[in-house]
Amino acid sequence: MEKYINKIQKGDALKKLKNRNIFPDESIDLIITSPPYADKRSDQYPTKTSKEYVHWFRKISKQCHRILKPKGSFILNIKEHVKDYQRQPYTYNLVLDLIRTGWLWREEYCWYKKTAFPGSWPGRFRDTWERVYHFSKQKDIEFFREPVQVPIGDWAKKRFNNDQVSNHDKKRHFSNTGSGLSRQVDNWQNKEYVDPHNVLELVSVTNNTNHSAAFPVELPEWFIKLLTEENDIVLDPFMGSGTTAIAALSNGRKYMGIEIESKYVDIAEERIKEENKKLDVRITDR
Amino acid sequence: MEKYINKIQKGDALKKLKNRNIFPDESIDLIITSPPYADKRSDQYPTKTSKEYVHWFRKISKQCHRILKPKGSFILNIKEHVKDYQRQPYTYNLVLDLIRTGWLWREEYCWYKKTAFPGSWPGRFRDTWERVYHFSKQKDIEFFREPVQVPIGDWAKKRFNNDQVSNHDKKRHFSNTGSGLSRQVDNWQNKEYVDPHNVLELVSVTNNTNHSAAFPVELPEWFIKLLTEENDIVLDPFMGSGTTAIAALSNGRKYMGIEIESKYVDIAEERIKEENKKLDVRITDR
DNA sequence: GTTCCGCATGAATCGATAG
DNA sequence: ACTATCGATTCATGCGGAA
Repeated sequence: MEKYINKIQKGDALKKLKNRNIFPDESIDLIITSPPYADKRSDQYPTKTSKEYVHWFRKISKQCHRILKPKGSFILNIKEHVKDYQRQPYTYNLVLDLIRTGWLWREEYCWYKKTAFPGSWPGRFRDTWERVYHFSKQKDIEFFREPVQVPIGDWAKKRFNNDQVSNHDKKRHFSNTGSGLSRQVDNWQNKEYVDPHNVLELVSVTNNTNHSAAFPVELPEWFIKLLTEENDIVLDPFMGSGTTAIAALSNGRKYMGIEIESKYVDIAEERIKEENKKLDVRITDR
Repeated sequence: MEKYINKIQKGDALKKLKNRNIFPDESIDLIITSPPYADKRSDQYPTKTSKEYVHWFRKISKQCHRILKPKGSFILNIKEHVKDYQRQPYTYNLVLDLIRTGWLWREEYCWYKKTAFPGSWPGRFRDTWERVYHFSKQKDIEFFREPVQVPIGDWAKKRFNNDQVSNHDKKRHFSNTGSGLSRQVDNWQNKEYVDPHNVLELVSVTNNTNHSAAFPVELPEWFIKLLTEENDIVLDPFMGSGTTAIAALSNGRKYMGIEIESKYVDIAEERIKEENKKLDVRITDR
């Protein structure tokens, strides 16, 4: 395995994933990928039709399950397209199939793509969000909330000005919905950072990678920080232009990648070279 | 039918929906509802388990299909819960079943609820979005984009951090997509209003409805503006505290509603009375 | 008016313990 | 082994009265 770390395998994802020399059982900490969508971009990528999609992906996901560490996570970014006025429900079938084959469906994040521009379609508006699924093999997983925490809102400074907390806020208050949920506001008086939530608004920088399905580096970065530690191994079986690798490297993680199109392998390796240069500079500076 | 318009039927949703005196075929312009979620609020509502849910709802949705006008729409707000670390996929089964029984799945809006109740759970963050599905009977539907359009200024401010992204970058972004949108950039700068997108950020939180699951009036309002004209009939078969009725009335539409709990019927009728008072005042003022 | 400040409120889950 | 109950966890927003 060692000699495949921090390298891109050029070839078919399923074939490579099945190779136990490259990917031994329970060897990967995090798998994060945005697979080629069904019926989309067939000019640039070998894709499957909606019907074939679930069946094809099951084989991929079974290998992912095999090579993932017990406490590891599988992050899947996907969005179904609209055809003939209808959303194609293969993403739903896909998720149900993943559950059926043993994955735990932990969460569906909404990736809110704020930089998407308006457009006009009959009977529908611009699609500005994508699904990012979080699956795992077992209940107990690696999960590090601190690195993804965000500054507490401005409301807190007003409310806790001069360290004065009203008596009201010191009391425990219960919701009247009968849920039992309660809150005690002074609990988070001295907090600077708080947990995020499951709608991801990333300040997306335009990617000039020429890869049509590239997500911004902030997306894999967020999950890498949340779900791995330094030197952990992050795999993207549909590497494309290498965004996942960039995110892993710049955060001190190792990457493994598979990509079938030479064009994208070349782009990815160029980007990785650039990233390593930057990292070298940073190390030399210290 | 006439005598049931602008009234709430107290009783079981399915029984009332089956009544052809109340609901003749193809008589409703828009159905918008948030049914009781599975396994939730069982102290306040008779609920279904995840397993029963799809089967139970199919009967409801078949009647909805019968009574909806051909160009009408069906808006469904729902979100599955998490149990034992796993999202319960009954919502997915529900959507697939609706498709199987003849509905066209047109869109899934993301309702981004910034004021969701706080909490901390192992391996997950707080859930701040819900699904809002748009179904229809046929491809050609009533769809009025103008009433929900937003000022371009707001849009640009919201979607872009103008300090960080130059006009040049915006244009480059368009060119990269290769979708022919770049020509329209300059047009947008001059246009006053643009289409919204499929992530709904609503401002209001307040609802003194004493209903544990009320959505803000802005939610039904948005879809009523988008999918109906004045004097059209809007139905909510799970009316709760009457938010859909308020939204219909204040926009010059008619409502029909069903609610099984007397407690909520009373609250809804009180709110509707208040709303009608307000509307009277407004008419007198003219 | 306008700003400021207090405060209500919103579809939750999990582990532990008890029955 | 199964179910029921209980305690613990924690933000952000708009409204309305006060200054």
